[in-house]
Amino acid sequence: MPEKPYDHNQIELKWHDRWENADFYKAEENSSKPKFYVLEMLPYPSGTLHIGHIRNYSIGDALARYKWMRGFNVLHPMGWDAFGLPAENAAIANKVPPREWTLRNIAAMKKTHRRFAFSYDWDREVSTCEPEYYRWNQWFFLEMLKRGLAYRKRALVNWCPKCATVLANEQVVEGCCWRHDDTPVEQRALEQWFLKITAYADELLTAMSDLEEGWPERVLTMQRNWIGRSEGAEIDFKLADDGQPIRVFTTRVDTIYGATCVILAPEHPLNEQLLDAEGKARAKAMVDARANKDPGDIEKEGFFSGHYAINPFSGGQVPIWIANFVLMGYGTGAIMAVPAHDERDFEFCRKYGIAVVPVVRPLDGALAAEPGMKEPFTEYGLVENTGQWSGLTSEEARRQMAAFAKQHGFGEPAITFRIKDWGISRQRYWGTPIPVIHCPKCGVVPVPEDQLPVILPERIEITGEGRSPLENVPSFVNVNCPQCGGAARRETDTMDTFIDSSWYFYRYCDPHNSTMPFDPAKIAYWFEIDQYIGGVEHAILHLIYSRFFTKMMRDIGLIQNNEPVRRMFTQGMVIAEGKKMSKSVGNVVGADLLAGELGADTARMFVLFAAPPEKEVDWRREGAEGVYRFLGRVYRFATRNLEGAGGSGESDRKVLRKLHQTVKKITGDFETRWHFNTCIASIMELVNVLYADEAGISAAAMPQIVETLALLLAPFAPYLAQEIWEEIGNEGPVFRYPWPSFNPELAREDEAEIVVQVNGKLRARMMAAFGTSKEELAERALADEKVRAMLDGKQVVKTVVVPDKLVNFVVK
RNA sequence: GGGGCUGUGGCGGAAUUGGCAGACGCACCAGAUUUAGGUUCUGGCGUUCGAGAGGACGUAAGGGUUCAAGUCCCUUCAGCCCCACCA
Repeated sequence: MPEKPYDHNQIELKWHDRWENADFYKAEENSSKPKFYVLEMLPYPSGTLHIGHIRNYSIGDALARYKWMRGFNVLHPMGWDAFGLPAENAAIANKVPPREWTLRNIAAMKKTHRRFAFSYDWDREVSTCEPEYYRWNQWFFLEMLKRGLAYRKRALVNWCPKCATVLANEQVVEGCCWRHDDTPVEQRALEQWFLKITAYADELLTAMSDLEEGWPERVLTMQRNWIGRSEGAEIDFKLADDGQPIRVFTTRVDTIYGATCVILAPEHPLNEQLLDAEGKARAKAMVDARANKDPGDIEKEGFFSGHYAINPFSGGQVPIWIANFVLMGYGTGAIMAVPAHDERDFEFCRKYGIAVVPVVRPLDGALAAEPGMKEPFTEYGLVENTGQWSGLTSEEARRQMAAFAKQHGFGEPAITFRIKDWGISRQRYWGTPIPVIHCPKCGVVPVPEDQLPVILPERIEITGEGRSPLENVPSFVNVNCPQCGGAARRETDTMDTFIDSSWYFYRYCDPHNSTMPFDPAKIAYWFEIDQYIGGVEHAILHLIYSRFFTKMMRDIGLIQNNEPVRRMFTQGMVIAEGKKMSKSVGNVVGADLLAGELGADTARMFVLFAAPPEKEVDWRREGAEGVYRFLGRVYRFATRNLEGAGGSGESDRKVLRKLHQTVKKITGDFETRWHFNTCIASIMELVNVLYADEAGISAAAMPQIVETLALLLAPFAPYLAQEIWEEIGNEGPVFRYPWPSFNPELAREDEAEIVVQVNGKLRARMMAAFGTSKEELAERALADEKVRAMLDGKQVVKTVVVPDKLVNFVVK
C-alpha cells in the first residue's frame, strides 16, 4: 500500500472539527475509577496566546490523556479569569467591563486552545469575572467579616504610581511593582481592607509537614521563609521618665544582661512623645530613605533620643536610640541591642561608641574580653554575670527568663511571624467590589446577603490618579444604608484578584451552583487535588493564599480537607531572549504561530521534547522541524504498512523486543518522573529501528506494531495518533483505549552484554547468557585476546564481577 | 549576609540504583534519489595523536573516597532563583 504524505493541517482540522463539542475527559463523578484531578493555571484572556501556557497544556494535557488511558477519572477543567491583564492595557482595566473584555477574548481563544488542549471538561469552565463568581467572593468576604478575619485599618500601603493602586507585600519586587520593575513603590496611608492570614500563620507552617511528600522542597522552603516563624519573648523595658513600658521582641532573652541600649524604629509611635522637632524630622527622613533604596545598600544609622530605659532584669539604665535598621513592621518595632551577641547590634554600637557587654561564653571557652572584642559571639553557650541565671545554658536561660518575665508581669514568651495580613483593597475597577456600605450613622455595614452580588457598573470613565474610578459613578456609590435606610456610600475598593485564584478550583467541581459557592459533597468527592501543575512563580503568592482560603472554608464548615493540593508540580518557565517570557517584558512569542505552521501536534511535542518539565526552557524554534520530520516518518510508516506489507519476518523478534522495551520505558518515565523528553526520544528510537528493519517485519507482526505506536503517541501527538488509529480500522477516540502493557519476557534481551575493564578502563565487550556465574564470566573475559594482551606481564591483584554487567581486572 | 538550584559536544539535552559518558533531536558534512533546489533515504559528527589498526585525554577548576565517580565527600569558581538590617 502506498504511503501517504503527512499533511498536519488536513489531519488536525479534520479531528478538530469532529471533536468540536466532544468532552473526552468529562469527569465521571462517583465512578469507581480512581480520582485524578489535574489543574492548570488559567489561560490569560489576552489577544495572543501566552506561551507559558503552552507548556501548561503540554504537560497537563499529555498527563491527563495518559491517566485516562490508565483508567483514572480525570477532571481537567478550563477556567478564565481577570488577572494577568497586560500592563500596556492598564487603560482598558479602568474602562472596559472585565466581563465583556473577557468574554470577547474567550471566543477567539477557544479555537486556538482547543487545538492545543482538548482534554478539558468544558462544562466546568469558570469565569472569575462572572457576577455569580463575584457573589461568592463577596459571600466569603462577609463570612470572614463576621468571624473577624476581615478588618479595616488605616495603613501605610505600597502604592504603584503606574497601576495607580495598592500592592500586597508579596507583589512588591525589589522596591518596585511586580508588573512594573522600573517604577518604585511609594508609601501611602489609606483605609484598607485586610484578611487575617496571620491567624493561620502557625497552621500554614506546621501543616507543611503533611505536604513534604508531594510538594517540591523548594516551594516549601520559600513558604517557610515567607511565613518566618521565630520563637522568643516580648519584654517590657520601662521608660525612665515616667515608667511607661517599651515592649521589645527578642529571640535571645538570655542575653538581656548584655543589652546596652534600646532601639526604636523611626516610625515607632513613642517617638511622638520622646523626640523634639529635629528628631522627628530625622526619623521621617529615615523612613523615606528606606522606601526608595535597596535594603542591602542602606547603612546603619541612628541617633540618641535623649531618654533612657530601665532593664527589667538587671535594673540598669540604658539609652534609647532611634535607628533605621529597626523595622516597625516586624515584632514590636523596638529592640534591645545586645552588641556582644548580635552582628547588627555590634556593628551599630561600635559605630556610635555604645558599650559592649559580653554575657554568654562558649561552652568550651571563656567569656570574651571587652574592650578589644572584634566580633560578636552569636551562638548559644553558657550565660554569665546574669544574676540568678548565671551558669545556665542559653537554651535553659531563654526558657526560664521568659517565664520569669511573665510571672512578674513585664513580659512573656512570644512567637513572631514575618508574614503580615493580606491587604486586599485595590483602587481599581477590575475586581470584585467589596460588599460593604459606609453609613454616617451606623458605620461599616455589610451588604445583606440577598443583595449580593454587588456588580460593577459598565461604561465608566478613567479618573485621575490614585482613586478608584468607581467613585465617579453616583449610581454605584450612592445607596441607602441597609440598617437605618439613610443616605450612605458604597465601598469603592475592589478585591485583589488573587482572591479569585484562591478558590476557583473548588468552583470547578460545581460551577453552576447558584445557592452555594459549591456543594460540599462534591468537594468531599474530588478533593484534595491529586496533582496541581503551575509555574514556580506562584510559590508564595497564589499557593499561600489558596492554602489560607482552604483553611478558612474548612472553619466555616464548607469543606473537610485541610489542604487544597496533595501533590504539587512546579514547571519551569519559558525563557525568551534570556528573560522570562511575559507580556510585560514584551517578548512573548505566539506559539499559535508555530502551531499554524507545523501543527499543534508538532508544537506540543516540541515543547515537551525540549526539556524535562520542571526545567525552564529556552524558546527557540530551531528544533521544531525535527519533531515535524519525526511525525511525518511515523505517518508514512504507518500508512504504507496498513495491509499486505508482509516482510520476511526475520526481524520480528528484534522489533517486538524493542517495542516492548519502549512501552516499558515510557510507562516508567510517565509514572514516576514525567520526563516526556525521554519518552519521546525512545519513541524516536523505536521508529528508527522500525525503519531499519522494515523489510524484515512480517504481515502478522505489523498491525500490533502500528497500533501500539499510535497508543504510545496518543498523549503527545493526539491528532496524528487518532488519524493512524482510524486508518488501521479502529473506532472512537484513541485515548479511550487502554494504555498498552508490555510483556517483560518479550522485552528482555536474549543475552547480556558484558563490559570488560582493566583498571576501570573499557577494553572489550562480550555477550553472555543472563545468570552466567561470576567465575565463568571472569574466565571468559580472560580468554579475550585483547584483554590477554593488556594483562600480559602484569599481575591480576583483584577481579570484580558484577553479574550480567561487567568484569573488572585490577592489575599491577 | 542567609537559603536553594545549576554547571556534560557548536546547541537543546540523555545517562532513573556509583558500573560502556554524549541516548534522542538540532546544526553541520558526505553519499543516494532529483534537471536543479526542497523533500525523502543512508552514513558521519567530543578533543587530540595516528595513513591505519588503534591510543591518549575528556562531564566548570582542584583534591578525596572507590576495583570503578557526570553521579558520593571536601575546597574553589561561575551562573540562576528566593529571602534579606526579621531582633
